[in-house]
Amino acid sequence: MSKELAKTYDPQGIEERLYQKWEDNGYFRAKADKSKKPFTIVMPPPNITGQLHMGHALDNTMQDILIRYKRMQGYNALWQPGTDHAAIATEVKVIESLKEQGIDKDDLGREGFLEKCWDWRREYGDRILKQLKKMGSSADWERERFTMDEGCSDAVLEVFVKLYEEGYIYKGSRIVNWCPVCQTSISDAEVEHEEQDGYFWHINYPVAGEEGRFVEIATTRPETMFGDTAVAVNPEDERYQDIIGKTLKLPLTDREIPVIADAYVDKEFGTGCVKITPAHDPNDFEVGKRHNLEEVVVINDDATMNAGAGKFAGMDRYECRKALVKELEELGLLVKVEPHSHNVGTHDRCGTTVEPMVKQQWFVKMDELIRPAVEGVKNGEIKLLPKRMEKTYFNWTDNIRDWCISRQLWWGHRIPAYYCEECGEMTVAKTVPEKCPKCGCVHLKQDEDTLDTWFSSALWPFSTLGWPKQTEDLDYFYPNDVLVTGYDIIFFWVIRMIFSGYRQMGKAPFHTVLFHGLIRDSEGRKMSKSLGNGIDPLEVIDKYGADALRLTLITGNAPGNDMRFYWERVEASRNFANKVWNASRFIMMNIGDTALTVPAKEDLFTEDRWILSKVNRLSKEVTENMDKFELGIAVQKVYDFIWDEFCDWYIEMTKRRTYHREEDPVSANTALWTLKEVLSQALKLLHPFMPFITEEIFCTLCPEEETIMLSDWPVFLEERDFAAEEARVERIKELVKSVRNRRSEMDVPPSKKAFVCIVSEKEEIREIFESEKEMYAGLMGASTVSVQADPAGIGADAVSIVIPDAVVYIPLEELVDLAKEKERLLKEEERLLKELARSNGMLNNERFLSKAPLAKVQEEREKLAKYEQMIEQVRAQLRGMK
RNA sequence: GGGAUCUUAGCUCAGCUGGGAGAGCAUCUGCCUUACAAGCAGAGGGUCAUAGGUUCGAGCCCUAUAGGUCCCACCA
Repeated sequence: MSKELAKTYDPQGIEERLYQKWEDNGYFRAKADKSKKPFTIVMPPPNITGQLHMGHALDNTMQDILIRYKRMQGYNALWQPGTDHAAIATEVKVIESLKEQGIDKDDLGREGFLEKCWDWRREYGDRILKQLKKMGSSADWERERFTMDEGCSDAVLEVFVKLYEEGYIYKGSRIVNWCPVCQTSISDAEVEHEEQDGYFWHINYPVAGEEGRFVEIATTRPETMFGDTAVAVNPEDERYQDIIGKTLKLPLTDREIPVIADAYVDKEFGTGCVKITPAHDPNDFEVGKRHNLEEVVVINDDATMNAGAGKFAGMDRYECRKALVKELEELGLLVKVEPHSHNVGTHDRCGTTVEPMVKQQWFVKMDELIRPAVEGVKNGEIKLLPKRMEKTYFNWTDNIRDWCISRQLWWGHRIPAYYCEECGEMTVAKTVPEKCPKCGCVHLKQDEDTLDTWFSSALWPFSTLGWPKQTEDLDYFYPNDVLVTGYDIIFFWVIRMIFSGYRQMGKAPFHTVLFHGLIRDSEGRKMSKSLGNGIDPLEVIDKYGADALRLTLITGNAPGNDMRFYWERVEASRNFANKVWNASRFIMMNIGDTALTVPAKEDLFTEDRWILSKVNRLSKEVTENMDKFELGIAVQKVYDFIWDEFCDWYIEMTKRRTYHREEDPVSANTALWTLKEVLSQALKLLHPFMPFITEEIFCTLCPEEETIMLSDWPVFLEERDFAAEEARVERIKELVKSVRNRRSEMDVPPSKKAFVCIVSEKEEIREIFESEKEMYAGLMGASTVSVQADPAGIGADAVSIVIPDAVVYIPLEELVDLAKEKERLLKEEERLLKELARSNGMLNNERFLSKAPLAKVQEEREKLAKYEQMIEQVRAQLRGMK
C-alpha cells in the first residue's frame, strides 16, 4: 500500500470502504467461546418506524465505544442488535399511510391489517439499522432480532403464561387511561401530565324534598355529572354534617344520588363537596368501591357522550360540556365559573387528553415482582450511572402500581387467552386449546387485545440470546454487562428489564446501566418533529464524517447530562480529525521507504523517552476513565495528548533529526521509530471514539497489520516510564515558552533568529540546558545558545527573563527599551511578592502545618523556595540596571 | 405537592475522593515556518448565582435564597 495520503482528511468514501471491510471480514461477530471472557451489550431496539436521530446517534456511539474498547482488550465482545415492533407507534403510522391510499383499517379487518404492518416492517424495519452502520456501529448484525420474531414471541408467550399461572397476571375491571383517538388503554407511564388552563364550574345540586336548598359542588369536568352516583363531603366537615345521608336531585336527569362522607374529600378545597363519578375518575372509582356505588358509564370509547347523557347523547365530550354549562346557567343552577389551571393527562403518542374509563384489562401485579429489582440496585448488584438516577428509580419502585399490559391494538403480541363460546370459560395457554376444559366445546375465541410493546422489550436481554431455549449463547452471554440508554425510558424499560431478568433468569440482566442525556438544539430545546429543529445525524455525517459526529457527541459532556448541539462543535471535531490526519501524513512522508529498526535503549533521546513516557501514562489514564465510563474525559485526554504534546512539541522537536537524516541516521531512525510507535499507540487509544480515521491511518502506517480494530489495547509498561526525562522536558518547555512569549511581546519577527544566553548557578540546571540545546534552540527562534554560570560578557542592553533556577538573556539591542525593561521587572517582582505572601501565609499557619497532609506542606515549601530564588534573581536584575 | 438537577470566561460546557480556575468556539496581535490557515506562536477575558456555615484550606461539603430545566403526583 502506498504511504501517500491526501492533504486534508476526506471521510467520504473512506468510511464506507472500511465499514464494508470490517463487515466482510466478520470482525463484529461474537461466538460463544469459553476460553475468552464475554462482554455483552444489547442494543436498545429502535422502533421500526424510526429514522436515525441524535438520540440514537449518541446512544449507539457510546455503546460502540465500549464494545470496541473491550474487543481490543481481548474480550469476546457481543453487541446484540435488533428492532422493536413498537406496537402503537407503528399501528398509528400504518393507519396513516393506509388513509393516504384511502383505505380504512376496519375495512381490512385484523388479518388484512396485520399483513400491511408486516409489509411496513419489511420495508422500513431495518432502515434505521442501515443508518446505524453509517455511525460505524460494530454490532453483530448477523444476530439481528425483532421483538415479534418467532423466538421473541415464544419468550413473550412463555412469560405471560408463567406469570398468569403464578398469579402475577390478572384480568380485571379497573380505571384505565383511555386514549379516545388511538382507541386503546395505555399504561400510567405513557401518560404525560401537562398544566392546562381550565375552569372550575360551581353547580348547585338541589336537595331532594327540601325546596330551595342546594349543595354546591365544584368541578372541572361538568359533562361527567351524568355519571355521578354520589356527592361526597369530608366526615369532619361541620358545615355539611346535616346533609350526610340525604339525597340530591341530579340536574337534567331524573336520578337521585346520596350524599356520602369520605375522608378523601379536602375540606379546604373548592366547596368541600365533590361529585363522585366512579366510572370516569380514578379517585371516584376508589370512593365508589368503598361505598358500593354504581359505576355509570356516560362516555363512549371515542369520547362522545352515550345515552346516559340524555339529550346530549352523541355529542363530543367538550361540545357536551359547553352545551351543558349553558343549560345549567339557564336553569339557574350554575353558581359561578372560576378560572382554574390543573394537570391534565395526555397520551404521549398523540397528545390527546386521556379519558379515565372503567374497562376490563390485563394487569401485572407488581408489588412482589419489583422487590428483587429494588434489592438489586440497593445492594449494588446493579449500578446506575450517574448515581442520582437511583433516586429516580426508587421513586418509581416505591410508588409502583400494577402494570396495565393490554392494548386494544392489532399490531403486537396477542394475549394468549381463549374464551369458550359456549360457557365463557377462559383458558390461558401457549397454544390454542383444542376444546374448552370446562364444557368441552371446541369453539374458542382468542382475546382481542395485544400486549404493551414494553412487555416484549422487557425480555430483550435474554430473549435475543435464545430464551426460553437454554442455548449456549444464553449460558455464555447472559447476564449482559452494560446497558446504555437515555434516562427518559428508565420506567418504561430499564425497571421492567431488571425485574424480568430476576424473575425469569434468576439473575440481574446487567451489572451497569449507563444513562445519557438528551441532545437539544442550540437554544436548549428538545429536538422534535413538530418544532422542526431536529438535526439529522446523517446530514452531519455527510458533511463532516462519522468520526467528527461521534467525537462531538462524546466530548465535553458528563454522564447523564443533556447537551446542546452546535455545528461549531462538529467543526472543531472535524478539525481534530484533520490534525490527526496531517500529523500522520507528515510522519509517513518522513518514513517513506525507510526500513525502521527498533532503537537501542541508549539511542533514545530525552524527548523520545519523554513522549514514550507520556503516551504510556496516557494509556493508563484512558483505561481508568473508560472503566469508570467517563468516556468524555477519556477522549479529552487523547485529544490533548495528540494535539498539545505530540503535534505541538514532539513532532517539532524531531524535525531537526528527520530533516538531516544523512548526517545522523541513527538519530533519525530513533526519531522516526518513536514517531511511529507513539502515533500507533495514540491511534489505538483513539480508535473506539473515531474508528474510521484511526483504521485508515493505522493500516497505512503499518501495512503488515490487518486492522486496528482487533489490535491490542495499550497497557501501561513500567519500563516505559521515564520520570527524569519528563522533568527535563518540562524545564525545557518552560524555557521555550517564556522566550517565545518575550519575543512576541517585543514584536520580534519570527524570522529573526537571536542569540540566547542561559545563566544558572546550578550545575544540574546548566547540564540540562547545555546537553539539550539542539532539541530546543530552534523551537524558540535561537540562532545559538550559550549556557553559563555567570552573566559575564552579557551587555546591559540584553533583555532578561527570569525562570526558575535561571535567567535567560537575549541581546536585542535595537529593540530594547531600558525603561520598559525596568517596569516589566518591577511588575514581575510584584507578582512574585504576592506569591511569596500567599505561600508564607500558609506555611506560617500552625494549623496548616499540623493538619494538612505532609506532602501538601512539602509541596508548599518547595514552591516557597522557588519563588524566593526567582525574586532574588529579579532583584539582581534590577540592581544591575542602576 | 414531592423529588432531581443546573447556575463557572462573550457562547457551549468540563472540572470525577475539598489543596493555587480549564477546554472548544468567539475576540485581539504576529506568522502562508517544506504535516496541517480545518494551521502555528502569543495575548486578553472569570468576586465559580447570592448569603451564611463546616474546614488549616471550599467551584467542590452543609443550610437558606433567587432564577432555569426536568421527572413524578388521583386534590375534585
